[in-house]
Amino acid sequence: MTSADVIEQTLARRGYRLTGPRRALLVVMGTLGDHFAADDVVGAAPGVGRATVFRTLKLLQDLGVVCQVVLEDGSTAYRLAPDEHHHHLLCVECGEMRDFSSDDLEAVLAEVARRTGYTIEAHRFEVYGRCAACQAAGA
Amino acid sequence: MTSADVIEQTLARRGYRLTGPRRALLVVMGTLGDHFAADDVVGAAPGVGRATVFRTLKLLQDLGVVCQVVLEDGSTAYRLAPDEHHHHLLCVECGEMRDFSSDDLEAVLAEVARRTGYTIEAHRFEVYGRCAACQAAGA
DNA sequence: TTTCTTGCAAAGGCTTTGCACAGTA
DNA sequence: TACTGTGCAAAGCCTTTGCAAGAAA
Repeated sequence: MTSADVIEQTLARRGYRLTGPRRALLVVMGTLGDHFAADDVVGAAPGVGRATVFRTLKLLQDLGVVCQVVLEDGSTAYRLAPDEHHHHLLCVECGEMRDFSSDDLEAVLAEVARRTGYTIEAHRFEVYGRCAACQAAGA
Repeated sequence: MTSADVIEQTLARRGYRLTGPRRALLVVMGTLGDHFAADDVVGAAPGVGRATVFRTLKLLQDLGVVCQVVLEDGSTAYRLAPDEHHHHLLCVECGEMRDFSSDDLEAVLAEVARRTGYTIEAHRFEVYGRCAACQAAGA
């Protein structure tokens, strides 16, 4: 079962309809690499309207199957989300993106909550660097 | 000496001119609370052109006296930056923003670097929650 | 005087909305 | 059939750019 299939089930379970454009976008997103801009999706799905792409991205975000990534320059990209909570590590040279999760980070959040009296509801953590391959190539 | 004075010295030291609009914007930013949108600055500085506000914000960002904050809805705000490296904790209810820094977070980054082989160059960490006062008010 | 800045207005990029038609359940 | 979803085009929002005039050093 492909990731697109899983997502279609999620849509159905939540009462959303399985339409042609939605299926097409799911397939396209699977081919676009680890992260993509809204416009990449528009370009890769010629039969689907721009508005539908944005509406679908938003819907998938709400469903948690797509996550938003803020790039180093502040622009927005999207990514098919793994199930677990995670963060993004992005190579500023080649653009590779990988996920990571960190128990230590959870500890940081707990500590922040303790010190400030806040209840933490959400956070955003993006890390930018240079991957091993790019370091080797650049050296 | 006010914070605006300090910033003016920074500008001068770096070879930037101390102009009327820049002084005006510095004063205005000091009155806008802990964070503000570009448009808030435009509105609060009637004599200064929109373009100048954006140019000045960018300049101040490059100088490190203003930092950019990504709000929970993805929009951008600005904030007068303290000297040290820090992160933002934002109350989603009343909008209060406070800074925090964390040695533990540095440890998290080091661990990520070790596990992935990346050299970390930058990161973005924003935390959203509910402050103690809003919890009390809501309960 | 020379060079950096500014304001205005217009262009730009990206995202959302309105509306009539089409497709799903 | 009833209602959700779609495409198209236009509007919106925020930010940047071009350029001639103005101010700082």
